[in-house]
Amino acid sequence: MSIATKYNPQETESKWYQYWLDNGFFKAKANPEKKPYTIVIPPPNVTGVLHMGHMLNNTIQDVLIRRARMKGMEACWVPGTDHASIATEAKVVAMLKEKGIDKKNISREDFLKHAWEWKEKYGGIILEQLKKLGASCDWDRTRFTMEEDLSAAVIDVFVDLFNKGQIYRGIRMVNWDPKGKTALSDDEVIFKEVRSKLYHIKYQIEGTQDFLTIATTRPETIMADVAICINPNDSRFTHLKGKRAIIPLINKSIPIIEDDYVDMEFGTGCLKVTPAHDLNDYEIGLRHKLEVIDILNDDGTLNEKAQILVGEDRFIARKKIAKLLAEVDQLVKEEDYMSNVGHSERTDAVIEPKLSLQWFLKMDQITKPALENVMNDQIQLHPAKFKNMYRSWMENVRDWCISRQLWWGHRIPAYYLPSGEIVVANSPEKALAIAQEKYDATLTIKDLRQDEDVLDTWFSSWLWPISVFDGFKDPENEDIKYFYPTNDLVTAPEILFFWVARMIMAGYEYRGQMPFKNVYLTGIVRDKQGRKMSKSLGNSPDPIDLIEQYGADGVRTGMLFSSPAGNDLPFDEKLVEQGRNFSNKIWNAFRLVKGWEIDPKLDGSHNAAAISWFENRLNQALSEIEEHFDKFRISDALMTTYKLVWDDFCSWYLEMIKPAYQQPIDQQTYDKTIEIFEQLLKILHPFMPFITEELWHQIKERSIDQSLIIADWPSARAFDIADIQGMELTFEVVSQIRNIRASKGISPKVELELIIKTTQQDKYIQYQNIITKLANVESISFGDEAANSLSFVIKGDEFFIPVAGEVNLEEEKANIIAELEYTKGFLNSVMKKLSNEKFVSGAPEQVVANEKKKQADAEAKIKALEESLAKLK
RNA sequence: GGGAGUUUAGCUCAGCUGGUUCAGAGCAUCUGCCUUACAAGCAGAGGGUCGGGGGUUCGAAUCCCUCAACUCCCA
Repeated sequence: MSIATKYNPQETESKWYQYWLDNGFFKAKANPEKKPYTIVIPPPNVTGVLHMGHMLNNTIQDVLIRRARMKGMEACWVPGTDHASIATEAKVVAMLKEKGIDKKNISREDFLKHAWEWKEKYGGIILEQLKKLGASCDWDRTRFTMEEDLSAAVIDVFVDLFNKGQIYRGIRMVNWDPKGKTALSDDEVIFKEVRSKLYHIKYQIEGTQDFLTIATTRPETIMADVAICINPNDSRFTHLKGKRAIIPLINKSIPIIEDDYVDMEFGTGCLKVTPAHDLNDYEIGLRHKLEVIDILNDDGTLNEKAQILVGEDRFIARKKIAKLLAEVDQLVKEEDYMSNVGHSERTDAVIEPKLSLQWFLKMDQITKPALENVMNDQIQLHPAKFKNMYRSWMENVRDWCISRQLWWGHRIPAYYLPSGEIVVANSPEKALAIAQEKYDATLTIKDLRQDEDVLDTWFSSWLWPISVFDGFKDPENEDIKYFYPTNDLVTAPEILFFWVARMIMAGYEYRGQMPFKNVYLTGIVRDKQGRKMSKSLGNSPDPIDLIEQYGADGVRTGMLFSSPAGNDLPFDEKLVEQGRNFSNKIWNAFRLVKGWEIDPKLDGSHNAAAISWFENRLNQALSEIEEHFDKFRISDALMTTYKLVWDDFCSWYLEMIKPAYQQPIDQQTYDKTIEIFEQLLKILHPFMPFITEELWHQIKERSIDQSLIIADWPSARAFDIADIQGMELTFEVVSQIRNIRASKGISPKVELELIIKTTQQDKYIQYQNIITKLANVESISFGDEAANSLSFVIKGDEFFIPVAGEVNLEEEKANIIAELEYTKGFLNSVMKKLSNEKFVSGAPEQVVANEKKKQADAEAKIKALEESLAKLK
């Protein structure tokens, strides 16, 4: 035989991927004859390389899309990438720095030139890597969020929402990254436990020689204080009410106010209020109409409003202030303190709460259909437990800060006039026209100054399901009408709000329709210690190495083995090893079948029971698989397939029909087996596309349009449950005999004799070929007993195996007695229920009937066991 | 501080509206096998008082209360 004993994935994978590409099997086009099935990829960052999260996510998408394709739908999986403002800008800045170029010293245009070069060079890496995984995306449709058409869509949407009054400019407290000099969204801030100090500082009470003491972690901001706040219920401080305090060092008088925000337990009970530098203080400031004094520059240094230490960095200033306070005897003490401090995800700088002028999108209206249609299951989240989280976020959402102080991204189409007026339009020319008409006819294009900021990356990716089909450029085009709304979205729960919810908003706002029907939320791939896999931790295997080592099919199945929707996947290389082993198992099953010689003269009727059983079993499994897929239980669908192939097909079916060594097989059984194999390859294909396509073509030569990737998905037919149960009884007999061999040390090569005592001989006669073959039994006969034999009982039937040597009577007796005791105990518990009046009258009929059946079975078994025991005496 | 979720064999998870053989699967473990498809394998076995406590019920892993641990979201 020429087929290798071990499956070698490398050889076949590139071959079949190229074949699929060459023949255009991944391509989709609007086809009214077929139902569309669409997935848009969650566009990976151009900065990234493939990581385990992508592997999981895209494997699931590919499984879904391949199955849909086989089901005869027009399967369209749109790939693409995301420009990722912050991450990419950080990469480009770092790259320039290495070349000795400082971003500050080059123009916006030059910077963007570098950024585009960088994107062209690295931006497509992930998509190329996905091909190794077998991803069947329609590559001709690859989009990028900053390409011309998609950018135009972003700008048009901004202009539209501005004109609708949904976008405004306002002062807000934002997360400011003084190192990156940009505002960050909340999700870009990482909180870390940091050891800091709580400084207790004395403020003189105006007009007295008394002092009050406040506790703060940020003494460098005292110059921005505008009030001291106490809790109105705090009896310790009633004497302070209505008085004023004096800020140390700068001797400024500020009011003492009351607000029950102040926690009486924390610190000293007196709170310094610094609206410009703390979110809670800002809100107190709003309530009490306090002034806002911002003493920090964008880079985190103190400005002239601080009056002292101007130009010093905030952290140096902190130490210096403490020293100055100590010198004037107004520093009471320094206390060690653990606090949760926000850090920039990208630059790791400590986040500065900062008031700044930003662009916002109002959330009160646009969220309404997005919330409603998830709550009423028009759009379904899988698993549904995420609905709660989704709702609480949507009900408490704040206006969306959409401006970012960066260059890489979609520049905000707002233009400032010398007079300070703002005009929003999708081009400078249009802006000028509006400005001339509205404000001053003499304005020229040079008088317009475009906003320096770009839009939040999510402000482009929220349009993704529409813009990839050019739904903004040409809202009535064939593709958008056919492929939208898309079917399934596969993504991580982390971005349920930032991305998924916003796509839903955009979907209803711009198409009046949901963007997708189902959202499948995957878990996070973690390492064995439960840590998220990340490049910086170095705890992630390289996916491409894994594919080379275990094969793409092995990796795909490995990823899916333990990843129920919404659950994190604790990754273990054992999983992909299991996947590889599965590939190998399939490969070897094929080697067996392909190696058989066929003798047309042979009669195959003895295999009829095996074939009919497997066909029933296959349809039973298939209906379970369909159900799992319908409920998005992908790993259960895989596990059912796995057991069908490995246990039922390889371990049972093939062993049943396998001819003796070097003996030929009959035509009929061979043909049926090939047919079954083909069915199995179809079911396996979405999970393991490469090996299945390979074997599909090894079974026989096939034309391009007979390829497995586009073969018909088998439909589950009705199955005969009695046939399946009959075979299960047979398996039980076989297992019992094997068990006896194992426990008595009888070699599988020794042929045994089997005597069955039963009132229903048919149950065994129809399967006797199978029993003799699988348990290596020489003959089966029916009778009452056999001398010097080992025995076992199934239901009420007794089985005897005569043995050559002396049977250890005591041991046999002990075994039977143990089983007898156990069964009696069981019967007892059943009888307890049945003799309970309330149970018999209260429980449903079927439940009672079941208990009665249990009783009958147990009684039959006890009887049989007692008889066996009697014979041993 | 507020809210949500999780807690079932060594590990990862099933177990729908309480009741089909005293709780299932995969992996791992143990025992015996290199039996010509496969040692990346075959055959067999062991392993859980369903987080603790209380309650409702004829009956609870499944419903209620309470406590504990872990995770996540929001502040």
